Amino acid sequence: MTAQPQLALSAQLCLPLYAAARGVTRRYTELLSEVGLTYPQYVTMLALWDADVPLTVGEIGERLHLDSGTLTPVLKRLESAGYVARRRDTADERRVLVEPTPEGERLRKSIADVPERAWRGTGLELEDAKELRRLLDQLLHGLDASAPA
Amino acid sequence: MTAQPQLALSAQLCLPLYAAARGVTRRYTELLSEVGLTYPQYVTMLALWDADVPLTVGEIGERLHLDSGTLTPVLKRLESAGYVARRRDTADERRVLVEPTPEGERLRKSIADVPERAWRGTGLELEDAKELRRLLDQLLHGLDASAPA
DNA sequence: CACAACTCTATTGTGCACAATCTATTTGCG
DNA sequence: CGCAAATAGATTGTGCACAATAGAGTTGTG
Repeated sequence: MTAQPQLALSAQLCLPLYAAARGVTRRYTELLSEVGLTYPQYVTMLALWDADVPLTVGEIGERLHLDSGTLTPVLKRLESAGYVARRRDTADERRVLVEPTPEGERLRKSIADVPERAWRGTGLELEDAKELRRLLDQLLHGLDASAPA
Repeated sequence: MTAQPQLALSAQLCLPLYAAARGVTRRYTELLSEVGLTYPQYVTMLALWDADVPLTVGEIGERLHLDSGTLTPVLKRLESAGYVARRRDTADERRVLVEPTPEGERLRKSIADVPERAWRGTGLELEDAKELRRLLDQLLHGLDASAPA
């Protein structure tokens, strides 16, 4: 379109990314509604399940790229639902340690098939998924590296 | 991890997609704050600028994959800011036609460099951007095709 | 030990997303 | 024509995202 072809394409990359992320989130949300979880609540549980040790709010935020303003209410709802336990770190009272409850561990098994069900029918082959993941990781790395913070 | 390698990978594709979309949105938002626009307001303007004719709320929603519950308040804020005009379609009073005002057209030129500035520094080369766009379009198509609606 | 700077989480306020519902309007069909 | 079904948009309610700020707690330095 101009002497800078990257401009036109980049202008149109943000929209598919935005729409695809919401589309995938919507699909997960539908499946997760069976157990009363929202998508952000689900990915928070994923972070805790993966860790196998209690995480601070900040550590969860690093893994999900979310800040405390988002996580605090999410964690409170997960606590009300009985899926996580929160307690102040006695070694540093500024920190709050979060871990799954036994009920949270049971939840893990009961919704283990959600990812497979969510991606089924999207027509995304394994090789394409790998390539997509590679490009997204590269983009995330680039965003972090050039972030003002 | 199991006999179904796609499961493990798919489980980990939703998170980079989710984080990358928010990261890109955040970067656009920083640049757009100079003119007082949010990212959803910006993509709504993009849809109207691209169309060159008045669009109904539903037509904007098709292009952005957003519904009226999201678009109505966005359009009202854009109207308050003086960037778009809304009017009922006299041929079908159920419909609302939306188009940029002259000030909205001036805005187009004043923020034309935002996409280039947003993507600068992400380290995403043109070929990777093209491939990413192809995969996202494929995913979006797959999501639409297998959606319950 | 005092205390300023720093760190971590929580709170507040604005603006999306989206499901569910409502209202006004239009369109079919008998 | 008469009216049920369909359609378009707006409204309502819940739950994120995130910037800005607050406030409790910790640490480094003299």
